[in-house]
Amino acid sequence: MPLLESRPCPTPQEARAIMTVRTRFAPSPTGYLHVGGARTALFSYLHARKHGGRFVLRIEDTDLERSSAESVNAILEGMTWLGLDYDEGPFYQTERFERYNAVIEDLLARDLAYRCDCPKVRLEALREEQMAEKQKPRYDGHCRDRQIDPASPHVIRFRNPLVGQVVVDDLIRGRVVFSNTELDDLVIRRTDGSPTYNLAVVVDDADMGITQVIRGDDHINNTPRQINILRAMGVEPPQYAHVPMILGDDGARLSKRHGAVSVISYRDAGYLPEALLNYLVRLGWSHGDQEVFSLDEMITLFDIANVNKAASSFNTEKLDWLNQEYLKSADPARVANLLRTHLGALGIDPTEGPDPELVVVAQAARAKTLVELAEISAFCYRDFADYDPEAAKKHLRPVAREALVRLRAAFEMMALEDWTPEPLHRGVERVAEELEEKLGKVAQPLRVAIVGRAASPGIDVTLQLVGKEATLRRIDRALAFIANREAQGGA
RNA sequence: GCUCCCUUCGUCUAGUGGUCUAGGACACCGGCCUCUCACGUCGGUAACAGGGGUUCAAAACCCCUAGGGAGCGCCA
Repeated sequence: MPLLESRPCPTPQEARAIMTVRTRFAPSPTGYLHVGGARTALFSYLHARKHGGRFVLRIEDTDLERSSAESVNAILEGMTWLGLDYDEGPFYQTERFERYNAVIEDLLARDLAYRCDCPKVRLEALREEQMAEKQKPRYDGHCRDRQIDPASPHVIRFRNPLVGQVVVDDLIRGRVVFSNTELDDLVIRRTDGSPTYNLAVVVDDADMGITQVIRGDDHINNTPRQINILRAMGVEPPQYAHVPMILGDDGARLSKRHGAVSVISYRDAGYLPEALLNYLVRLGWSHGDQEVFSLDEMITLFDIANVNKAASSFNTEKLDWLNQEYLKSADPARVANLLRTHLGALGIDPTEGPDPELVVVAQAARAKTLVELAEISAFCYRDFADYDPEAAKKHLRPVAREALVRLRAAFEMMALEDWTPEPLHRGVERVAEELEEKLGKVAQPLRVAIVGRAASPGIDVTLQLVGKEATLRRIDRALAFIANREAQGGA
């Protein structure tokens, strides 16, 4: 494909295609999709969706050493889980080497690039020398006018302009100006013939008609180089938006030691994708005082120009809060399905107890994650191992015996079809009245007896979830515990 | 070292020269609700990095300082 071919005027259809917004997410498959990348992807996605444009996924795998198929899968899995569906791709750069080489050859033919065979030692010495003189290390253009035998090993460097400046009107940062004297002649093709990142990105962004390049701000310093290459290719540069990075809770760069960084680890930890998305969109962006956004709201309200310039710290507490909000408001049937998986992870068979949907309705407001939801709901499906020591000490005392005995008798007489909150509540209430005690004096020992802890949903719902059989069994166990304690001389 | 960038409560943020004795959210603390724990609800603590300008007026504009970050690869 020739680069500078004069074309006839675009048809209306083509013109529309040119005008339409096209964004991309271009991860390199050298690891998992982490939250920083996910947010960048989200911003790109939102920008495209908001403008009725197209969202392209491109895999930047030119580094054959570090790229892996597992990473590609992990990234795709993360994207799918978050629901960030792309319209085109994934495109793989390794499949486009021919195209990159065509561009490089063209640049070479027009003397906008040149061969360089500077040995590593020379480059290293140069670098040291420049550092010693307190200068920015950069290539000195030694091979600019040398004629290097194409047959001998060499790299190809881009002939960067020596004068002038490059102006980037960044959608987020505003105008940033770079002087060409700060830039050097970067390598665009390695000795092994493979193209480097800066070349591949530029060719792809141009070929794929990307209109807004939304990426991490660690790329801002690459932008002037890329614009220069684009201009050499005769292509009008796209708009750029450099989003700030995400830091860990402690303000340091996000890394493994901060715990979960991969998107998938959040899924496994029991977060809902919409909660993570909502959390991420509010990191560096806001719309007045609004905290909760549905995906549709994000699409209509998001504006890349409103993204903050400063880096922000990831705060798990706030994510937890949002996740709980979504756990409470999501369709219980859907949450129940997810809960089944997490119960399974605890070795629990969800069919051996109440319908998980009932559990979700009863417990959602008590859990921050699905993992926590499963943990605090395990008592519905299997007998707990031990009583919480504090709870047992406080509530499973001889004074509670009479209440438990009466409750047991009342429950035993109840028909299975009456084992629902209303009758159960009346039953507990009646025992309290008989003993002339407050409800708490009766409900708390009962709760500890059947849950093992002093915290659970309302006692009636708790009884319903535990079921008649297990309730009677656990009351017996509590009575035995009390008797044993008494025998030991405990009060 | 050089280049570029950033700086409002602990954290995420609102704020686009007067409506700011700086608003919201998370977290934290306290009250209420209540059979427990949550939820909910009401209230509270808490910030314009520092210094100079510009202006009648500055969190907002300019400069300097400090602190922080990114980049400076035949990595992306």
